Amino acid sequence: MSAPRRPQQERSTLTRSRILEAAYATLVEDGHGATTVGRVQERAGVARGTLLHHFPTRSALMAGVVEDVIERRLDLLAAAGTNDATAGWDEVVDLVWAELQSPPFAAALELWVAARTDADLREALRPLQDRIFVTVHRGVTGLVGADGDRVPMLVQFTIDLLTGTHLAGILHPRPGADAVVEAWKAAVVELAGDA
Amino acid sequence: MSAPRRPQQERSTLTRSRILEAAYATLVEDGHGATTVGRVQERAGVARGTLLHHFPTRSALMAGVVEDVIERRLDLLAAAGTNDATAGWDEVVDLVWAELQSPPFAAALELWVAARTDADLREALRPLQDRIFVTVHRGVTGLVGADGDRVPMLVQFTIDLLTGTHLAGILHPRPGADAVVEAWKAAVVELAGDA
DNA sequence: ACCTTATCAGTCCGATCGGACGGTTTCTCT
DNA sequence: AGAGAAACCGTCCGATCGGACTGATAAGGT
Repeated sequence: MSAPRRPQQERSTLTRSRILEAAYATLVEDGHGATTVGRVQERAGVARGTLLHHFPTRSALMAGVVEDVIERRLDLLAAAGTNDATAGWDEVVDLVWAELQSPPFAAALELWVAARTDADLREALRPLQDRIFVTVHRGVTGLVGADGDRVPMLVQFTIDLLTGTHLAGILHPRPGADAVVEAWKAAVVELAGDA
Repeated sequence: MSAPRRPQQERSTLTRSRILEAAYATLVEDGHGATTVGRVQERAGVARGTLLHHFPTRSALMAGVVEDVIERRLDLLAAAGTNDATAGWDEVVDLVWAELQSPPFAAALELWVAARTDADLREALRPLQDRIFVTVHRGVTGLVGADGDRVPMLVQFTIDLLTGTHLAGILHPRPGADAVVEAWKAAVVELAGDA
């Protein structure tokens, strides 16, 4: 009785976010294939019709998750980029490497690979890909300071290389992964120095 | 009547390879989730019982595909490594880049990501991961010539970086991908030169 | 020539998938 | 206060999933 007043819209967005949270968690824990409507509905604690009301189809649900995951990744990067202290390449490498270990990236990878053979998902993912690409580049470039024409390419190198390193270590966490990261820190400084 | 004589074992292995071929093709075209027993059986042109006789369960089928895919990738690399001509880094980068564009890698990526949340698949993939890792390193290192202590790490850089670049271009073939590859050719020579 | 054994074939079953639908509650607007 | 819209709920359905099962056929050993 104290607070029965809940604006309709507020309840709606709350339910919606609970569904997205459940879908995101299922995606990270069980993968794309196991992220069924039934499991998400059960995990979110809502009725089947409720989920279907917010997301008429499974594709719509996945599209919603896509935006959610993108925002989680952007938040993560933005939070890490707040320390404006003139950071060097070491910190940049560590930052990118840390982001790759996070659950949001695991979710993004699931969606990424699934999108290769899923037209709907691919269409939902496409516009957001560019968005995160630009944001990451701007953030990272801002951290390292644009001292040279080669910086954008070096940033690209760093992102791509660490992504590949991470991917190779998904199955069993390769012990040599950290050594690669450390070696790259030295290499990128070397490349940046010869500008 | 001309050749009704077919040794039992020969027919068996032929049927088995047809099933694997169908499973592989489905994996590349439709992805891991859509690679169902029914579709593979249909595509291979065998009866349901036949497939189930060779592979008692879906996991067993996937495990078989894993070995098949690994062999395809190894064959591809071995075939490319036959030109013993002392190749430089340019050729190495081109070789790795080409292998990443091939269907077998697409299949491997599907299995890779799926294995993250599939214990059976992960178990089947683990021993073969080391095998392909060693083979690729040995082959690539042999091509470039072991002139320096840093070569193994540079090979690792090349593989990881190109893998990441390729992954980023899965959705829409990024136009900048080739530029990254070309820039890396120059960068890796620069790194190798300062040994 | 017989019998064992392995390959191939087709049907059936329980579970679960995505999605459709009608009914009920709760907010909002006039 | 009353009408209308929107959020929510639960049940049902056709399709399809992985897998079990029983026969039919043909090869290989004796």
